Amino acid sequence: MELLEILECSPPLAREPLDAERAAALSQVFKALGDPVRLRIVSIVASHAGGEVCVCDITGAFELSQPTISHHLKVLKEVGLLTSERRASWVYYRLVPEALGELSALLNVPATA
Amino acid sequence: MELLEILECSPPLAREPLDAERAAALSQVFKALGDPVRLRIVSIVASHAGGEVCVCDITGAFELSQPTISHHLKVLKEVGLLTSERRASWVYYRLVPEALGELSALLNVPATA
DNA sequence: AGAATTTATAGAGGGATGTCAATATAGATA
DNA sequence: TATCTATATTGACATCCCTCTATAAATTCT
Repeated sequence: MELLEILECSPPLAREPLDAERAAALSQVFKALGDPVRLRIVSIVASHAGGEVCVCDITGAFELSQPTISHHLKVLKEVGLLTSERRASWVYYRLVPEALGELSALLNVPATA
Repeated sequence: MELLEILECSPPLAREPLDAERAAALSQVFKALGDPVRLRIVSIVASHAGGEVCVCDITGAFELSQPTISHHLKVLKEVGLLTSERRASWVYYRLVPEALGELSALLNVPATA
């Protein structure tokens, strides 16, 4: 089952206790965001005008080796936060806005009236 | 600086690229949520009527040793997602709703018009 | 085809992390 | 004070993870 599907059918954390199965799946997404480099990559991609960013631009934003960035991109792609597309020599990464949106909804806490 | 303060003064990920300093701080919170047991603990506490949960109730929800649960509670407390209060023999944990709320806001993506 | 460029994969090393058993601490009760 | 219960801390161990170098794969350009 795709992680995005699990996200879509998971009530907010504050609604009812998360079952073990969903927790196992959802924690993977948070774990992916639980690294400073990956969090910045997501932010770079998410905030970029046009919606897509070339790997070379991402690599240039860090003082890390190219394979390390490639590894982080793979992790983010595997949990469904990013997608990639190759065009000519370059690979472009895009945010999956629904994934981030569903995560946001998952964390949403009803206003303390 | 408290993590909650950093959360409060961080624009959404999709607004502008997150700087390295904030990313380092914020990734800690996501890392804390990046474990299935901790995610369930947060959900248990967040969804519990009355807003607080005794450690004994949390321990009873898992087939893990008491020290392991204690360790996870400590992690969640250190990143500012939970607080605790001792009353008599028992320790009660509460959600810090602002923390979860700010996290939710951080991930919020403007609707793709 | 050969060379150069861009990105991904493989493998290794060192540090972080989840778990447990054992023990300590705090509070209640006898 | 002694003892019992609830929770936290310590220390150990196995596993996971971030990073690197080396190399492969895909694409473009001579």
